[in-house]
Amino acid sequence: MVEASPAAVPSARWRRRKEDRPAEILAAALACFAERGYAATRLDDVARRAGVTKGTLYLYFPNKEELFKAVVRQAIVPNLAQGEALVAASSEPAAVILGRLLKQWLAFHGTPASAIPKLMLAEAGNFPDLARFYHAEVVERGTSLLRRLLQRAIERGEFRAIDVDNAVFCIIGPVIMSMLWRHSFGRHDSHALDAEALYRAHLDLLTQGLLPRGRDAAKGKPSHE
Amino acid sequence: MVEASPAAVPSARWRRRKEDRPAEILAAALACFAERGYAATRLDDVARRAGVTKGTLYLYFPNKEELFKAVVRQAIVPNLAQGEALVAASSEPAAVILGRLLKQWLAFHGTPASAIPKLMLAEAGNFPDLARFYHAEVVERGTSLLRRLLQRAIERGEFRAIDVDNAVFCIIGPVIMSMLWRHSFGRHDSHALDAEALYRAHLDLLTQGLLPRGRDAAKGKPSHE
Amino acid sequence: MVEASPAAVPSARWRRRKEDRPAEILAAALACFAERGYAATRLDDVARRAGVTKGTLYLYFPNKEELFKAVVRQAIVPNLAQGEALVAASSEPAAVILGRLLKQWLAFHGTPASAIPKLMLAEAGNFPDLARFYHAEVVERGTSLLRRLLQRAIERGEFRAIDVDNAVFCIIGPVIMSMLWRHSFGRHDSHALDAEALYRAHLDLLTQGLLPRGRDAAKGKPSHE
Amino acid sequence: MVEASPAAVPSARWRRRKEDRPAEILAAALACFAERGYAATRLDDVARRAGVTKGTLYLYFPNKEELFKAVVRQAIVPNLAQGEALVAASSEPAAVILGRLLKQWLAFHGTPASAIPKLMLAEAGNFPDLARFYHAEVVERGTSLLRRLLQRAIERGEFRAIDVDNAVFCIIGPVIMSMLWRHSFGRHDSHALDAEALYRAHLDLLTQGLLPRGRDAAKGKPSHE
DNA sequence: GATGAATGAGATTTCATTCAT
DNA sequence: GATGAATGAAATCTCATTCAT
Repeated sequence: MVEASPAAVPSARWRRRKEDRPAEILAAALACFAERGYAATRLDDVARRAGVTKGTLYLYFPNKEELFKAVVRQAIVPNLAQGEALVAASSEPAAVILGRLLKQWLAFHGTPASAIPKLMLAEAGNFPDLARFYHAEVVERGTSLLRRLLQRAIERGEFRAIDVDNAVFCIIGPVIMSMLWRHSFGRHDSHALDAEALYRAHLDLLTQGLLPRGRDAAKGKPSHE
Repeated sequence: MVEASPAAVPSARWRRRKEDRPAEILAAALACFAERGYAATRLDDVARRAGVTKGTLYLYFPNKEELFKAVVRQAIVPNLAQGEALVAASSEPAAVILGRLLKQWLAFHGTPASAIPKLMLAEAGNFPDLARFYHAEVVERGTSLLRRLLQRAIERGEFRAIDVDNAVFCIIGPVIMSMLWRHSFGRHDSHALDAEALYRAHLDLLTQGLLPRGRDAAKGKPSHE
Repeated sequence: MVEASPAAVPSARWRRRKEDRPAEILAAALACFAERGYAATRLDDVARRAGVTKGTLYLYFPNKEELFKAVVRQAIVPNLAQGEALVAASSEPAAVILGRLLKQWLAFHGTPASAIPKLMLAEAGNFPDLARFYHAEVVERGTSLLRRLLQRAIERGEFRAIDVDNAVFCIIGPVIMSMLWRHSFGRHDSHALDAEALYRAHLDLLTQGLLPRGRDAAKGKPSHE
Repeated sequence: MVEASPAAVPSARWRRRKEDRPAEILAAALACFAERGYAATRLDDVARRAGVTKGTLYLYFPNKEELFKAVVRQAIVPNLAQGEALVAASSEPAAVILGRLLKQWLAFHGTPASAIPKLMLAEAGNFPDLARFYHAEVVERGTSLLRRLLQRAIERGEFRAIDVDNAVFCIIGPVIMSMLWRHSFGRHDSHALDAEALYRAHLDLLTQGLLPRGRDAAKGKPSHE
């Protein structure tokens, strides 16, 4: 961790640039919050992980609560746009688009930000305004994205007429669950979950489940991966 | 220092109820933990809610951690046996049994214990042994229950041959999610979720999704509720 | 703890007689205080050891402090009279009487009351009035007893003219020390001290040390055990 | 809540003195423990005496127990080396060396560390490992020092053949006692003890007591002080 | 900008004491 | 007389936050 070379050229890679600090702190904080939860992580831990001291945190964030909010906000912003673009742009069959969405979510799995859902579920009650923000910016955007997709598919006759509002949660449910799992039971022992296989099974069930009655699932089945 | 009232008030605070206390405390603790999470709930709050003082808690539980564990353990035990009995005893079509299971889960929704999943997900990392217990007694039992059901249905030709292990999570996913929702976003504003409608949509999708290829969903559809 | 035999004859040995209670409690308290010190012993422990409940203690002693004082007072009273009688009554040589006193102290060693010196030394500062009592009733009586013995022996020419006031502490010092040792280091491992051998060596040194100059120690040496 | 004084007071409370703090805290703690005993001293008192707040104590010591252990350890380390050097280096008569040792102990009397024996006796039972440490580093070193001295003197014919192991305690006994006295009865009223006179009387008795039979004490008497 | 010693409010935990039964 | 559940004050310990350097 400590660069001990005597005449070390402060290579650009190792020079601490102040413009990186906030991001480094946010990354460290996210990791800590993900591991222990909001209340149980100490700012000392965050600081140590970020390679700074506790006092430094206060140069960039006014207090622990705001740091937490910043962590949540910053971790989610970029990820939804992709999905929205996908749905808006593509003229492919809905089942294919669904498969692509699941692939995006699978990619999200490996990133640190995948801990955000767990954090939000745990802390929504303690941070109402953050919960409102998250609901508006993530939940609402994410679900409406799916609603649009389903609606369009029903209108086009690709999917049968189902309860769109609730079907959305049936689609998201297993996805969220696999993320939560990863950051809870999945950490211990070897209870790990094979998210890819899960998503494949999920898509398989959904594809046939959403199909118009009388049509065979095989027809509309996307040849994904 | 001493209350010198001549006609001694038969103060209600001195009611002795050793048998009821543990249950009262557990209920209060569950409510508090559900609201704020483990770390953020103060034992003062639990005590006040249980109608006792802080010291009394320590007559029944050695410390906060053990109180939390007791809350989790006690909230779980009874609920799984029902489902197991249902699957073991019934010779009805699997889709019908699935419907019954969802109804059981729906009933569980309204109980305070429905907060346990949220608590466990949030605290699994901080209480590894509790996580192991929960995984063995709840997760493993619950999933194997569903695995058995699916396996049997496949063998009987009621369901098509799917990836049983992962399908289980596709079935549970939306159920867990609705419970988590209830104790997070569902509390604020009017983001409440209609669990019954969600379960109906879920069953609808599943029923057709699991159906053997070529058969029409309408045939096997249970006329539940 | 509960006598469950249906037609049990409450044998006199097991019948709790209220007149024994205070003594039983004092014995239990002494044992506890000796083990852990005043502040660190819980009344719960005392009660358990006495075979009663905490509440019962308060029927006999108004509070912890008074219990402690009672323990000290009661443990002491009887033991000094013997020594005083010995010195007053005996016309034997002083060295012989000194030997007899040491034998008495040796006997005291095995009794629970031998813990009192440790307790008093540790708590004198916290219980000034108890310290005054102890000083008057034990220290003062004990030292004056020895002072009289030495004074008389000097007058009779048995001992040389020494600083009587301080010599008394030289005599008591090793005795006290052996008692303290027993209740501190002597408890652990096998650091135990052979008090009898110590007293023999002490008497040996004293006997010659106190002898008038020019006389040989062997002459006055008592043939004690 | 916030000190709004316009011209900021360079408040003295914010003096940073990392190097001095541990010693200051140890000194304060020793004084408190000496006065009230381990259990009865509150960390608040220690902090106030050290001129810091409670929290600061925890920057330097992990908890009360470790603070206590540090107090004991640090207070004794330096003092024994002197005595060992004295015995090892000097070729003077043993009686003279004994006199010098007593003088060293007399000097120790006035230091705060003279309270340590009382603390150890009182708390040996509650801190077994500390007791072991103290026994090894102080008691054992101290007694073996005296054993060596006596043994040598006997071999040289300066002292008669006595029970060395126990004689050591006869020498130490009054010394320890005077220290204990100082921190117990010696504090109250005017029960103070003149340690110097006590040590003189002790040396007087010992010198003659240890003398070979038949020799006159006057010959070997050191002309100390 | 960065540090880290120091603070102090607040949390958990203990236990002498009370009092209805 | 005896009990033991309950209390509540006080202790230990933690940690977000401050601020002189």
